[in-house]
Amino acid sequence: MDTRASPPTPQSAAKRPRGRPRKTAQDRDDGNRRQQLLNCAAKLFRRKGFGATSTRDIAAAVGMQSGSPFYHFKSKGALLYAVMEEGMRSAIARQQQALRPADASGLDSESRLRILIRDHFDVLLGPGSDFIPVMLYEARSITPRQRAALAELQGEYEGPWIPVLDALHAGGRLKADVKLARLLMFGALNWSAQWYDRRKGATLDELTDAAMALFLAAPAAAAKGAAASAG
Amino acid sequence: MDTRASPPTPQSAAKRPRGRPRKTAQDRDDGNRRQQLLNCAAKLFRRKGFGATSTRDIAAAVGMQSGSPFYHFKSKGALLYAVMEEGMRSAIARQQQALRPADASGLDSESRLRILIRDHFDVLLGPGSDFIPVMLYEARSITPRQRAALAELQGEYEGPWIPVLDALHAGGRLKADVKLARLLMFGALNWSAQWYDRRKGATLDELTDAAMALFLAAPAAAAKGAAASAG
DNA sequence: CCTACCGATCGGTAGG
DNA sequence: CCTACCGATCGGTAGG
Repeated sequence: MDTRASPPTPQSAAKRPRGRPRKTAQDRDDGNRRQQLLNCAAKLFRRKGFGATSTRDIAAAVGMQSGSPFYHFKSKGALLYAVMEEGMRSAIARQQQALRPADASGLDSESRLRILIRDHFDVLLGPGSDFIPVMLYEARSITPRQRAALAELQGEYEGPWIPVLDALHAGGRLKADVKLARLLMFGALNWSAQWYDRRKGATLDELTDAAMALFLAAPAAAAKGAAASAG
Repeated sequence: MDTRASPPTPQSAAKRPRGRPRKTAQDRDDGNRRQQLLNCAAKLFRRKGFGATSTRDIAAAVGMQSGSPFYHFKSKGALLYAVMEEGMRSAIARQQQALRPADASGLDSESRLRILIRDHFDVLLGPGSDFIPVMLYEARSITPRQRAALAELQGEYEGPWIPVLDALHAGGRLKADVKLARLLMFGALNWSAQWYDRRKGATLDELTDAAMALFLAAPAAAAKGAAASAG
C-alpha cells in the first residue's frame, strides 16, 4: 500500500530461474527489514525526537550500514511519514476490531464510549505503541501534503466517536459543546503518552474509569429503570 | 502584562561615566538582545521544533551573525532551557496575579477553577505564548538535570490547583480519582496548543466554558440555598 | 557582538 | 543491501 519501495529488479531475471524477485539468495528477510526499520525508527523518533535521530542511528539499530535505509525509504522524511501512516492504519484496524462486538450486541452510548476510550489507551500506551505518539508529537516535521493525507486517516479514526458523543450530549450525559468536548477529550487521552508509565501507577482500565468519570455527567436522576452501577 | 521586552536602556545616560560593566560603547541593546534571542528562539522552536531549528536561524531572526548567540548562551541546549524556564516563571507569575483577587474575595472552588483554567488558556494560547508550548513539546531535548529543575517549577504551578480539585472532589463535583483527573485535565488543556487557532473558532472564554462543563458534574440537586446559575 | 574558521555529523547517492 | 564517498550544514570557538 505504499508508493515507495517497489520490489527491486522487477523483471531482471539474472541467475535465478523464476523465483519472486529477491536481491540476493538469502530469503530470511524479504520485506521484513523494512518493517524492522519502521519499528526502530518509531522507537527512536519517539524517544529522541525526529530531529535528534539520525538515519545512522536507525540503521545501526537494525544492524545495517549507514546508507542502507535509503534502499527502503527514499528520505528520512519518508520514513517518518511511513511510521505515522502505519500507526494510523493500525489504529483504525484495531478500533474496528474493538467495536465489532459492540455493534452486534447493541450497546448503549456509554458502553461504546468506554470501548473507544479503552481502545484508544491501548493504541497509545499498550506494548509496542510508539507509532501513534510519533504521529502526535512530530507533526511539525512532515510536509503539508503529508499532513493532509494523515488528516484524512484521522478523520476516519474519529468517525465512530461522533455519533456516540452526539447521543451522550442529547441524553444530557455530556454537557459541553460537542465539538469542543471532543477536542478536549482527545487532548486528555493523548497527553497520557507524556506521563503514563506502564510499570507503575494506574492500569489502563483504571485510566479508562477515570476518564469516563471525568467526562460524563451522572445519568439523569429520574430516568427509566435500567441504571448501571459503576465501580 | 508580559515579562518580556523590558524598556531598553534603563538609566544608561549616553557616554555614562561609571556605569555597570558593559562590553562595548553602544548602549542601544543591554540585556535586550538576549531577550530578543529568547523570543525568536521560542517562536522558531515552536514552529519548527528544536532539532529543525539551527542557531543560525535564530541569529538571523534577530539580525546577528551566526556565532553571536553563543555570546549570550553557552550552547543551543542552554538557549532551549532558558526559553522553558522563562516560560514557567512567567506562567507562575501570571497565575499568582490571576488568583490574587480570588483570594481576597473568597470565591468558591468552582470559580477558582474557572480562573485557573482561563489563565492557563491565556498562558498557552494568548498573544506571544510560545514559551510554554516549547516547554511542553520539547521536553525530550533537555537533560535530566534540567528536567528535574523544570519539574520543580511545574510543581509550583500546579500547587494552587490541588486544593481546588480536592474541594471539588469532596463536594461531589469532580467524580474521578483526583490525581488522574488532574493529569487528564491538564492534557485536555495543554493539547489545545496543537489545534487552537486564535483567528477562528471559539474564544478563550468559550473554551473555558466548555472545559468547565466537561469536567464538573452539576451541583448536587438537593444542596443548600446559594446555587450559582451557569450559562 | 563580528570575523573567520574548524571538526564533526548528517542526509543522501553511485555503483555494484 | 554494502562500500565508499560527497557536499552541505551545523554547533561551537578564538581572537579581537
